Amino acid sequence: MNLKELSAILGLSPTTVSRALNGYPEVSEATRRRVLAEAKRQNYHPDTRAKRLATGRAMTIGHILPVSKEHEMVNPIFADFLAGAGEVYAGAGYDLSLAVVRDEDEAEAYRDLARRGTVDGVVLHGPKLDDPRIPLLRELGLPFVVHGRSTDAEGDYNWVDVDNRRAFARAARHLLDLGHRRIALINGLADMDFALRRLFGFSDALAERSLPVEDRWTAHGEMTETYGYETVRGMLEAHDPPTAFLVASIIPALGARRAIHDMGLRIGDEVSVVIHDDALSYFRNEGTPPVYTAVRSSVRKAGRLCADLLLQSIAEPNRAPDHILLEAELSLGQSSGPAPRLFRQRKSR
Amino acid sequence: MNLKELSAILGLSPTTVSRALNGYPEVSEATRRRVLAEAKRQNYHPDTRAKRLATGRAMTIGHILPVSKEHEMVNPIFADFLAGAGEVYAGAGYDLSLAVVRDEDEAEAYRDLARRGTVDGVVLHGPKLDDPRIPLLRELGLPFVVHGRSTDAEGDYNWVDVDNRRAFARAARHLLDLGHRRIALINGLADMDFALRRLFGFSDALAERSLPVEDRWTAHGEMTETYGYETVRGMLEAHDPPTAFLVASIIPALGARRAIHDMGLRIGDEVSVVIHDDALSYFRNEGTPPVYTAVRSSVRKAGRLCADLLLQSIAEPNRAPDHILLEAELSLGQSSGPAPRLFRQRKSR
DNA sequence: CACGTCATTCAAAGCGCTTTGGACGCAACG
DNA sequence: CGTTGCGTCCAAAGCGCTTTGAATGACGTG
Repeated sequence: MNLKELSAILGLSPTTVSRALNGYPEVSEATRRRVLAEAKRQNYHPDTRAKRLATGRAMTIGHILPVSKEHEMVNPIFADFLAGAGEVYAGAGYDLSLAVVRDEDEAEAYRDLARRGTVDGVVLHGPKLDDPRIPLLRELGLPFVVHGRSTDAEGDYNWVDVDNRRAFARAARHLLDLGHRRIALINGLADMDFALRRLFGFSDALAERSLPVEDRWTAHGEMTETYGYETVRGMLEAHDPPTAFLVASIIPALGARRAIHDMGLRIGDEVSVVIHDDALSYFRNEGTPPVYTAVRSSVRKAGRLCADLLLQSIAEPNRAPDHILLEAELSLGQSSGPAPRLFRQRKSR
Repeated sequence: MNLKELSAILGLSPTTVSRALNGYPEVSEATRRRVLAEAKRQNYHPDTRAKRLATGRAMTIGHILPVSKEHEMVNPIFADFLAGAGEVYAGAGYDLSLAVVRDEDEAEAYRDLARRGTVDGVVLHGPKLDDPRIPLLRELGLPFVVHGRSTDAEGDYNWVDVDNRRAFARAARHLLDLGHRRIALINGLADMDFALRRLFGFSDALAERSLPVEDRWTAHGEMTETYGYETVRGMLEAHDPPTAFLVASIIPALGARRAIHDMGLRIGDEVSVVIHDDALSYFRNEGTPPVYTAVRSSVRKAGRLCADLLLQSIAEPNRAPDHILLEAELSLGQSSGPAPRLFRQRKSR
């Protein structure tokens, strides 16, 4: 059943039927109703391919899932982000096209998307400092919104980001208020923009109390469970271990927990942990109080907001870039407590 | 730059240029070379939309990401699976279209995909017992491959699955060999096909030693960290706790670990844990020996195989359905050890 | 009553590609 | 020398939709 057949049945021209279905005003209400009724009866659904060619719009948003070369690592927050964005796309009649690409081929992948006209816009994930993808997308003329921001990237662009600096300052202050003075930051990869902002926030809070940021207590790495385990374990085994850890995601925090237990220490008592919680659906930080003290911001919500913003800027191409800055709230959980009174002694393995 | 312009530049008809570019034989080698060279020089790339309309093929594979209603839960293995499948699609010139859909709308989503012609085939995720989506897809005439299998679903269909029954029997035997007699199964949702097979495998191994499957030691649920924590904690608090846990995924196993520690018990010593490991990229079960004793099977590899199989069956529509059964290997880790000699006493909270 | 206006409808021309059904020239063949 | 066959190439007809420009008729107006 295609448009031609349907209009033949109705005794109307394809023009009128098309307009009736797409809500154009130059068709009488009576005819519109008749058309809609018949379309439903015939179970007519316009062919997407033809529609796309005729309108020149792909009605599709592109997401590029970069896979890091060394570890074949997939960003664990990706699925939840997509779940949020996907909801919005579905509601607006858009499809979501996902391209899995090796890190180093990412620029070419964007070029390809723009050229082939398969997408009307893209979401840029995991921005780095001065990210080259931003000028690239601008040059390609492809509407985009960045999940995160890119320090030093010139020019304005759409973004949705958490106030990471403020969140981490808040988290660090919480630990400082509890009396901790030896605080470690278990951060993400150093070239990620969010990691820098988190470091700044951490450092802001320490500076307020005139404390220095110690290199040995600042780790950067891909946020896996193993990374959390190894760095925390390493720090705890040193002769002057931290009493608190600020961990950039719940996943390395799980490794941190394992390390702390393996060292025979108790979380929230002998060692405090505060995390950034992306509210991943399979890692709800639940309980009363929640398992982890956390600065929380739902990545799924960020997905929804990114999608909204992108669809808007596709609808109005000349709109000025917009920004959404999300606040992360601190919620107290079981994993943080007062700094131990006595300077904790090193325990053996 | 489109085909018409390109052929004008070359002084050839669009027909010939199209054939030259698509490798048809009825064009001389000299012309083909000339066309290819000019296409590259002009940076010509055919418009995907037009190509799709003209060929009637979408050159796209659909994946439906169902979001469970109650917990807004996204399957954590999804991202890694897509990373594997996506690699294959990219290599074959296919796009990947992802639809985020509420559980209850899934059937309609498949209908929609088939009707609108946006995809050439789909991958079916998370099959349940006698899954209605299988006859539906068959009726829609949409090529598909199932990641997993569906017990009782009539008729043959493409699938890629792990031998869950064998894997769980093997895992349970390992625990039995270590002397455990009180073994709990922390399984996935009861209506998932894989969960049933795992239960069968578990039960096979117990039956070999004439042990019954105890209901109180068999849990079914959505595989979150919290689920692992709560069920394991509940079982450990009972008056006759299990000495070993067989956990269906690394994620509830993290909760299990937390519960065991909260009870003041040591993993691999006082309590053994064996997991099914999907080899998620952000949860590498690493170390020497690895953290968890596990039956392992890479979900990413499954993604690649599903994609391969699907592309094959799209290429040859009349091919008989094919099946790939993956073996999960047991790898010994730190989390399992001999059953405690003395019947362990209950410890207080 | 002639005319402009408006609402409603339609024919036809795209969108950029593929593919069918020749056309043309040349070599080989009887 | 006419025919056949082959290698190359092309014109034109789609694919199923949207959209431009025009036609038609009804209506109100001077």
